[in-house]
Amino acid sequence: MMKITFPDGAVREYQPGTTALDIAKSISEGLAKKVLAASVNGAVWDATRAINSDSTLKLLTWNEAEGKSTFWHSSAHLMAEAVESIFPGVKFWVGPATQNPPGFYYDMDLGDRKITEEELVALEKKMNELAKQNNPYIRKEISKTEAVKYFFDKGDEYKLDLLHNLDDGNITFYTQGGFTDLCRGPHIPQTGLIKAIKLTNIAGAYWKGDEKNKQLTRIYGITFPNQKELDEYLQLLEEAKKRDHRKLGKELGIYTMDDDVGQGLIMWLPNGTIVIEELEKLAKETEKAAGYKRVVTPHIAKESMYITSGHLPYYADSMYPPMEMDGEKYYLKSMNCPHHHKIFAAEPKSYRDLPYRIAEYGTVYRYEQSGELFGLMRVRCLHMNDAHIYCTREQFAAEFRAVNEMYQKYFKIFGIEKYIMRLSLHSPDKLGKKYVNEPELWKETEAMVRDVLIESNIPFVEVQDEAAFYGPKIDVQIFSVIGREFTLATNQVDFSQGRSFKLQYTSKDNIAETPLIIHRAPLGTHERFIGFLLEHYAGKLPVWLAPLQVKILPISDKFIDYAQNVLESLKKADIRAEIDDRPEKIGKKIRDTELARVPYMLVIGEKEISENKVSIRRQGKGDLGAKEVSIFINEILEEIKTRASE
RNA sequence: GCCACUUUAGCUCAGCUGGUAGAGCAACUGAUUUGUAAUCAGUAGGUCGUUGGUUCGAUUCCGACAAGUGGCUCCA
Repeated sequence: MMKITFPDGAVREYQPGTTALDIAKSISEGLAKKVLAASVNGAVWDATRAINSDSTLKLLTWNEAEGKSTFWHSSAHLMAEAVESIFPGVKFWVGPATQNPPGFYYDMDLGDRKITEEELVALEKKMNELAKQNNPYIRKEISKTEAVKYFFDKGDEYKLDLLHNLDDGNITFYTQGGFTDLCRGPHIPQTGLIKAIKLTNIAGAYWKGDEKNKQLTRIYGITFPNQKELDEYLQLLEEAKKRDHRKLGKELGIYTMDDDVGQGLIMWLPNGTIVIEELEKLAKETEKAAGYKRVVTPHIAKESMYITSGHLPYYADSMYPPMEMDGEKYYLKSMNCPHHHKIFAAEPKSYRDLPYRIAEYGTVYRYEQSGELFGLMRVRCLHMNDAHIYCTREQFAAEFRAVNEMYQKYFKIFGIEKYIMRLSLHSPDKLGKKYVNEPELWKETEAMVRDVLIESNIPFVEVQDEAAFYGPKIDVQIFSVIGREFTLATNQVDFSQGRSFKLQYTSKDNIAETPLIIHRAPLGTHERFIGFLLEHYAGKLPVWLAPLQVKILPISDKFIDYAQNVLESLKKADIRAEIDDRPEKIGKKIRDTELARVPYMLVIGEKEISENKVSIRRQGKGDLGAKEVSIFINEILEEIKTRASE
């Protein structure tokens, strides 16, 4: 007999060769129906695979992440089976489960054929038929020779490519119904568990993610163990669409774009400009307190500067092409750093001047690929919350830490809790191509940054090949409502440009030294940050950011004179307010103001005038009762001053 | 940049297989003077993204271009 240990510590004995599914059945039939896979000694296995020796066992169901991913991976196989029946001769690449967005995809080469929307529906139908057949997923260990023969005969060069990198003795096939795939598994017991299927979209995807390779057809889908969950998921997507910053940006009059102006070029409407000004006010206050000085620099510079900076060798693809004038080439700046370096260099510096911190809401232009542009989140003209800190090696850790603390402070104000701190490292094989060729300095600075993060107790993940060309960085990754990941803020080390620009300071020992440089943008860019905030707050901006803070709603136009007095008082207190003087009923005025997401409504009628008060209504919360105007003003001013979130 | 889809009034969307367009909301005008999420009536508003082609005739069919959307690659 073998001993099986369960997560709660319980131990039971079974005959060797028993499967996880059998074990589940021995506990309860209901449980067995829900088992999708099993974690055996920490490895995820087929629930139908025999266990032969003492093991720890965790049964995986839809409630576990591994259960879901197994379910979706098996769904990808089911889709492949359906595709093969409709498009004979199709060649498959890989079909994994995905987390973000949830579901799965399968990459395939359809030759000259294209899948239409109707065919996608037909595929879905076919998948449902195949699921109802309730075919088991059968695992088979197979020799490399046999596997190669199978896919050679099938003419699938993609699977042969996969096999090429696999060792003999470590190769498994899975078969369900009429479809066999090279796959390490695991899979769910049988197709009948897949009860609700939705194929979401068709996309192109480069083979192995390399744009030089052929583009394969990728079909995305999602499946559930019951129809209800699928319906709920689709409902959730609909809700997310309502919070999309592109929709809210239009509804709230934040920004606009125009064909004649150009792709990815944002024009901020008056409401959006108020948000920008409030954010800049916050940044300027914070940076002033942290010892930054403000500077202003032009939007263009000559070619020679961008040769010095390394932008042209490393970053030219992202820059607008140059303009010629008087025989000189000028570039629109894609970063503010070179201009700031010139400011550092404008006057001789000594160690006493360091750390030297200069900040600018700099406007930069980046020639992003047209297919990548995305609302406010990915644009071609950006306003960066930029600053550069020039410091000694000894000062570095404290300065870097101070920048991180600035992030935390901002994130607290905005209530930003869902993000990933990412330590972005270089990739050694791309030295001299994507990254400046200084292997030792890369290692040294990467270690410095990692140490600061560890000392500051900031949880982070490390990612290769995401650094800036001049040094490693910390990125703050957030997710848009539709699930796309973006870098919101960044804190970067630069050991390279100081030398390229021959930046120097005189040390205590009267030696010319090169400073280290920190590039930082805790509020990212106006474009992305405001895009993020719109989604984060679902359009209900806190009072301090709201373009219109108070709407005064007279019950009828008999009360407009009193409303005017209230408006005057609010304006004197520098509160953004308007009167709704349309000849509409109060219900209509409230509805429109609620939909416009104005934080406060002041209702004024006979009663308020006789008591010399205003009735306060908070957006989304309803009637808060009547107060004197001066009391309301004091309260809202406090809310604005503290930048309260609610 | 690549693959796929989309583009009709300010907004959200109808418009079957070709015969020059409709609705709701918004706007404007008038009536209503209203108590916490939509008062009523009327008016105006579109060379159906742009541009070629097929056709007696194109919003509708085909092509090119542009922009947008979902991905891929790339990035704040």
